[in-house]
Amino acid sequence: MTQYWLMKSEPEECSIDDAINAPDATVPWTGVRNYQARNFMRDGMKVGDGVLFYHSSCPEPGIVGIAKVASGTRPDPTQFDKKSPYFDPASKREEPRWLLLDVKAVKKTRLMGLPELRDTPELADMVVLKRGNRLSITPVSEAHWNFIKRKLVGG
DNA sequence: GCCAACGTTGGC
DNA sequence: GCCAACGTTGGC
Repeated sequence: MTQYWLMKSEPEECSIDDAINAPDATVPWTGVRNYQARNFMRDGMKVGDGVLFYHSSCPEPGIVGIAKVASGTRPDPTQFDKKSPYFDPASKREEPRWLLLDVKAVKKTRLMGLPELRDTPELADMVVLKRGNRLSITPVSEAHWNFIKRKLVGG
């Protein structure tokens, strides 16, 4: 069964344009350092699942594109890279703590910004809009997915 | 730069 | 297992 997700990315690190312009429009989703988000990748996300590509920590946070899950999980190499901001000295190669998967950008859309999301009654209970939410990966209901996709790409 | 909210760590 | 201290996220 296809499921749907919202994935936050800081555009300074990997924007929707970066993803679109990558080979095969596919990028490895590095840097997840939260167990709940990791577990979504490991246990919930399947190849072909729909992804809302979200820009965070930037002047105009919001949904900026449609993407999809393009691989299963594998160890995130940045956890072993001492020069990476994502280096985790506690993670062992024989027992990697952090995983990533590939995300393929399908379409860059207009910005559906956070204020617009908050102003849309149909989206009021989206996980990402919940007060205090900091998860970088959140599940999206099929109804929310369909609503947003219709708004952003029509049909 | 501020700060609310939340996760993680570590002493006990 | 509790919980205070600390660190991080992320919008503003």
